[in-house]
This record gives sequence, C-alpha cells and structure tokens, in this order.
Amino acid sequence: MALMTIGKLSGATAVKVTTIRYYESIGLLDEPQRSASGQRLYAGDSVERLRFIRHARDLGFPVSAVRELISLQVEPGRECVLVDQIARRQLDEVRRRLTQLEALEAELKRMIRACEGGKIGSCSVLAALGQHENCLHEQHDGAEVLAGLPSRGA
Amino acid sequence: MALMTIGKLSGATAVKVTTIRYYESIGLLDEPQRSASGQRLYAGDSVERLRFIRHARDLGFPVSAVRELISLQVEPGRECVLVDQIARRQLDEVRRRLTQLEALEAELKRMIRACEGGKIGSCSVLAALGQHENCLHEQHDGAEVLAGLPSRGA
DNA sequence: CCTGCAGTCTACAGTAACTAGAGGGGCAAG
DNA sequence: CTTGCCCCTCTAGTTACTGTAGACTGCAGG
Repeated sequence: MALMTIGKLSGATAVKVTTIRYYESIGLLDEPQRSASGQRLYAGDSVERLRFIRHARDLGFPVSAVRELISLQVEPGRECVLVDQIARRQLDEVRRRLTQLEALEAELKRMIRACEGGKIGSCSVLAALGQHENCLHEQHDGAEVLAGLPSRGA
Repeated sequence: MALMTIGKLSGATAVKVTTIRYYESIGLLDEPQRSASGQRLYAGDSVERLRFIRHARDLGFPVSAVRELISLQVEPGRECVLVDQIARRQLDEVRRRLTQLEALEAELKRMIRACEGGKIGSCSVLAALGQHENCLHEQHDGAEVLAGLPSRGA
C-alpha cells in the first residue's frame, strides 16, 4: 500500500476530502503526486502529517499556529521552548474561554430558573436580556466566545 | 435628547457603528428615521433594543435565536415556554462546549508539562500532536469548538 | 464665509475555516 | 459497456462581523 487516493487518506484520517484539498490550497499540506489522469496520490506518511494537522486543529490551534508548528518540525534544531510557547498561548486562550463560558452558563441557568411558565409579559428571560449591562459588558468582546455555535460537522 | 445619531447610539450601547448598520441590514434592527440629509436618527428606545440584541449575542445566542426572541417580544401572548426552550438549547450548547474545552485544557497542560526544555527532536509536544487518535477523535467535530480564537474586537 | 475635521453615507471586499454544489472525467466490476 | 462510485476544478455560501474606498454632512474656530 504505497500510494493512496484522497478518499483513502480521508478514510484513514477522518478528514473530509474537501478539507484535505482545502488544506493543500492554503499550504498546510504539500501538493502530492498525481496519477496520469490527475488524481492525487498520497504516500503513507501523509496520514501522519494530516493527523498531526487535524489533531492540532482539534486542540484549537488556529491554522496559523499549525503552520508554525509544522515549520518547527521541518527545520529542527530550534528550541522546544517555541513549541512550548505556542502551546501555552493556546492554553491561555482555552482558559479564557472556559471562564467566559462558565459565566454564561451561570447566567443562562439563572434565566431559566426564573422562567417557570407564564406569559411573555412577565417573562424574566426577556427582561434579563434587556437589562444587565454589568454582567459581561466590560469587554464587549464576548460575542466571539460562542460565535459559530451551530454545529456543522458530522 | 429625543433623537440620536448612529454614533451616539454606538456610544450608548458599546456596539460599533458598522455593527449597528449590519444589524439593520440583516433585519435585527428596524430601519430608523432619517434626517433630511439621510443620516440615521434613533429614538431613545433603540438603546434598549440594541442592548437586548447585544446581550443575547454576548450570551452566545446565534442571530437566528435572537431573531426568535425579538419576535416573541413583539407578539406577546405566547408561552414563556418558547423562550425557555431557546435558553435551554443555548445552555446545552454552552455545556457541550465547556466539556470539550475542559478536555482540551487537560491535554494542553499535559503537553506543556512534558515539554521542559530540550530540542525539537525530542519535543513531546510535537510527538503528542502526531499521535493520539484516541483522545478527541470519535467526533471529528472538535475543530469548531475553538474556531475563531483570535480575538478581534476590543 | 471659509476651512478643517470628525462623523456619516453606500457598497463592496475580506476574515476563519471550512462546506456544498455544479458540471465534468476516471476506474474497476459485472 | 454500463453502472456506480470516486475524483477533478471552480465557484459560491456559511457566520457575524470588520475594513476600506470615496463621497457627503455638520459643526466649531478664525
């Protein structure tokens, strides 16, 4: 099993075919060989490479960070500290988001507790939404915390 | 202070001018009056309305949900239960994300602990990224959990 | 009255990280 | 040889905005 088509690679890595092509287009994956008819043919190590990318993405590293990590892999001899820094930056982000999500959870719970049947006129969920400038508004930046909620993938 | 320009409204709500226009364009905000020269002029209650939208967004409600909530406000007499449902849906989302973020936090911490100086060759962060199909990959859907990390606003 | 500058207007393009679809060609089995 | 799945490129759509260009308005100082 020397070479595989994009579909096999997709199956082996659980990364969608279109996503693989996308990664290639943005330079995260090298351009593979092509068959005579133009189909992409991947060597076995592409599986590892793609899994690396996918796992880093799953961990929330933005593509730019993944790119950095790849370049660190490619040109070794640099300090592990750089990798560490990227990971720490990511951890900080994750923690920031955790904190905000916890606040949101608390507020949503409070809202729901307050809303126990009854008509809109007295619905405190809507009232709660109207008020509360104090709660999360110092940094009116919280929107992106949850932007993109609708889950699209499988 | 009967009518205010878009800049005043922006100042009063901490929502950017461009975002206000955007909300109008997608129908979240009604079209306001215009001055003779075409500038938007908002009445005082726009402040509350916009704050409502902003706060709902800060709580992570997608725009579609905010739209629902607004329509519930506009045509009262409906059951508070509907509002409650929207809030619960949102709470479920928040909890799902919390769980995933906690897993990510744990893994990042583990990675960083393992990486204590040393050269790339032996850097276990990179190694950790390459392996670990087991950890978060059942649902290869984790990517969006953290998509959009780079904070843009301020 | 003129000048300058901040504020406003529209419209379009760009962002992140993909996903989906159109419209076509390729390849192995029956 | 046809069926059916796989592959190709290219374009456009998604979410919730943000940024830019190029023009106009409104107000204060001199």
